[in-house]
Amino acid sequence: MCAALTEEELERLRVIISSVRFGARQTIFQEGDPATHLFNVVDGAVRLYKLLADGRRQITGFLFSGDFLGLAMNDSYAYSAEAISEVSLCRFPRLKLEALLEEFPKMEKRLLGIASNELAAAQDQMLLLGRKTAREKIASFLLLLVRNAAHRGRSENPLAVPMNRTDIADYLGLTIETVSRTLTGFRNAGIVAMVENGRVSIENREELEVIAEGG
Amino acid sequence: MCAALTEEELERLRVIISSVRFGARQTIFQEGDPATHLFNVVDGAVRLYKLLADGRRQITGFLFSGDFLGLAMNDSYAYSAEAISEVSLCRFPRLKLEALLEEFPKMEKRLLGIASNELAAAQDQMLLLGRKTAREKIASFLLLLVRNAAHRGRSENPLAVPMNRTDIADYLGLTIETVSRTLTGFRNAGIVAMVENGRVSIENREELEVIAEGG
DNA sequence: GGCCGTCCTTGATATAGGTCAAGGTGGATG
DNA sequence: CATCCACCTTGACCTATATCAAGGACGGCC
Repeated sequence: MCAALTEEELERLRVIISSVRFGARQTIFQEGDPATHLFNVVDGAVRLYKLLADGRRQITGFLFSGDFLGLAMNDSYAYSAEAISEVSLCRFPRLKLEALLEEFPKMEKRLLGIASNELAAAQDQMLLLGRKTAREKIASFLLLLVRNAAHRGRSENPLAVPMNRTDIADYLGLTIETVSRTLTGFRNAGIVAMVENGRVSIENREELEVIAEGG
Repeated sequence: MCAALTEEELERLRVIISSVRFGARQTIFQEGDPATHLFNVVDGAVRLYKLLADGRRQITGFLFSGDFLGLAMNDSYAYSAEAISEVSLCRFPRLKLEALLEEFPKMEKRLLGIASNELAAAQDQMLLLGRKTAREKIASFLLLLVRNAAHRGRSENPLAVPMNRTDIADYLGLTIETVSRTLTGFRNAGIVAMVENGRVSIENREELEVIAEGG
């Protein structure tokens, strides 16, 4: 039920956990809201994003089952979170969790490890956003999804791509037209094939790796 | 001596701390090196960066006195760290620190807070890199330095800008020419004035704030 | 089964910012 | 005090990607 937790953790946390669901496009929380809860994604996909005043959007990450949500907070959330598909989450009140952590240091170590991983991922993404070309960005993105699928034991090929072009564009700092053209380019070069609705077949992973690193 | 630590923390850590210095341009550690130490910046400025195979560089952050260095690690560092100016650091062996944390949970909470702040900063930077124009990036950068200076009680105006144009460009995902032209634009508009070698006078902070948010 | 709305693709054109090139500036050094 | 070097500025031009525009594909719904 609460994907990323061990039995022992579940045991301790059960008293404060509740389970919540959101339909596609529903907001889980918004940037600036008081940070009352932490979440763990049980099923579905979530996008995290920040907005500029005129509506420009940067997606800072996608979350899937097992991922943690709500670490980058002080008193208020640093970004907004929205369900991409139907999502179920388990939810811990932040204050109660903090109280539990007092007597349960293992969990704290765990959170620190998660934060450390997220920080490393954020730095990769900065490199991508600041210095990679559109081709390199798209190749890197596909490989990220592949590694993610492998990591959580889902099919790597064909690969599930649950987000739409607008989401991909806003994640990579591109426009939907550039995403579309670049994918068409990869298709024409035999690097990927569009299977159907949200599924991509990786035809030449080595080439993708080369492109992603600036080859 | 070890800037960001409380008396109590110092007390506990003293046994494992050592003090190290690096001259300008010296490498503190490189991406991929085994992550043996954590650091705390005592004095000077540090740049963190990642490289692509062909030499393109993304600076992921600048550190000043009081800042922590080495959180985004698993077994190896996720980025390289280099001294900008002469730098002194205090250094903890990672394994020994982890052992101490077992019996010193307050410190762990502290690290989690730091990681959480860094994560929030990383997300701001992603928004900047992915969606802001050159003008917005430079304005945001200057304001970041101003807030930083205020936070650590240094002069906000004139503002110290210890990094060169290449560093600024690689931090903002621009070229040095664009950085230079944009600053010239701000100078001509009376928004900033160049005082001298690494010092900028902020003449119109409100305007900078407007530009930074897309005005 | 036809209509509608959402999402995606493709083409033509525009432009922000990159690239290439040529000085300028100022502090360090012999 | 002249030279040098690292760093910065400015100009001319170029290009990757954005923008604007027009359809196409596909699933949901009546």
